[in-house]
Amino acid sequence: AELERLRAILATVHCEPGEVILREGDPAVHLFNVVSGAVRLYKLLPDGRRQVTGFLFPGDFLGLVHNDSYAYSAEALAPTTLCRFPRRKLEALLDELPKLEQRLLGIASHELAAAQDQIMLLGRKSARERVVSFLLMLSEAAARRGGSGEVVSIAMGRSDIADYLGLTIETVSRVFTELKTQGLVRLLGQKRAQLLKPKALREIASGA
Amino acid sequence: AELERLRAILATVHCEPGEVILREGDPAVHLFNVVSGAVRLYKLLPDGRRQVTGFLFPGDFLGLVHNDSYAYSAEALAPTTLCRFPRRKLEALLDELPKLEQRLLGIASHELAAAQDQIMLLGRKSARERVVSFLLMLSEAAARRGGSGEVVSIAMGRSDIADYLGLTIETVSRVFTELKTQGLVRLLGQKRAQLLKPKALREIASGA
DNA sequence: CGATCCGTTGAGGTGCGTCAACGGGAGTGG
DNA sequence: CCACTCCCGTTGACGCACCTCAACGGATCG
Repeated sequence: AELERLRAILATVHCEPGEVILREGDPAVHLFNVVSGAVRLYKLLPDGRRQVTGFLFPGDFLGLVHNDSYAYSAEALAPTTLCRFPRRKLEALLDELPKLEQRLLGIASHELAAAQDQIMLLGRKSARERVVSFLLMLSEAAARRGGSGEVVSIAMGRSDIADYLGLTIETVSRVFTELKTQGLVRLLGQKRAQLLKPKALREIASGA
Repeated sequence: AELERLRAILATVHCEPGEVILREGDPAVHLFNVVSGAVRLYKLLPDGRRQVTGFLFPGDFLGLVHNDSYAYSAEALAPTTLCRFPRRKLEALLDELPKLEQRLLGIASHELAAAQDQIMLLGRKSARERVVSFLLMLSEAAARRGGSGEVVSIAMGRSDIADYLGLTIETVSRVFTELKTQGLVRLLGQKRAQLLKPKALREIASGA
């Protein structure tokens, strides 16, 4: 029954790599759900410095908002399909479907926890710890979607990774080769990596 | 009516400076609301590195949680009074009081936006930009609570500021004196500062 | 097969961290 | 009220992790 109500107000949208889905500061008229593909979220400073605040994969939500305008921009990383909900209509449904609101609160709490982990990473971890944390994050995201998590596919380019981790592309690259040299990961082309010593990697990521 | 229901399940708690209110990883049995005083939230790495994830002031909420265990620790910065709600009882109320759930969702969205600003700050801003952003944040928090925001009271010590901004206490101190030298702020003892050129400060903070 | 883009590698610079000494404010006891 | 003490903050000298700038290499696509 609830799904019916939702289906009635959604539209399906396709985006090509690099296409802008929404822009920081724009009035928040839609919410989205990622069906397939991958998305990067980011904020910009006036001089062009960029901080990627997160990556989205199928099943993730996009557009939870506080002041009626988006807090970040979003672009497709790969060919991507999204479900789009008009925010006003969805909010109207919230009063009738309390389950839905509970789900949204759960999503928001989960994102908040992820944001706090990212704050810890950016504020206190070394470049090496950051990159390893990133690889493990990808691995967990892949495992949640059904893989073993041992081989991770890296959908984003080095500059997305760098802007996500608060580093430069050169530093990210150097850490990758360092991890390879030390036998901790194997690089399978530029877009995939195999995690060879998960336990050691988890220790590095957690700062031990 | 709603307030009555809430009052029925709350308890009032006092904390002295430095006292632990809740600990990261502990089962989340309570939610809190800050009545008076100030609180720091933080996470620790195994080797002791600390990241302060935020500061709370009267009116702020504490304990929104995702996995049944707290995502961060919280300590009183000053003598503090809190309202404490048992989480199970509060959740039971949620089904009956949808307004309350909407408020929680609003709070979570707001915190999420703040967390993303902090991510931008930690990932891409210089030490100077971070400290100025911090002073403006305090100024806005003070203005929201009724002051002009020109003179800000700095309730926390240098090490809290450093761990919040991803810096060391020495760097924080150096930036303070640099801002003083440049006539941008006046330091009124160690716990208060006057913002002399708000417009210039806002430009610095935003990275222009 | 060529062009272009992205990633890698190298050399050198710098912003912030580290380590150490100093100073000053707040509380305490005389 | 003063002197002592302790703690926190400040200042200085130096080092290092990461950034910057530059050249190179390799993948992808037409």
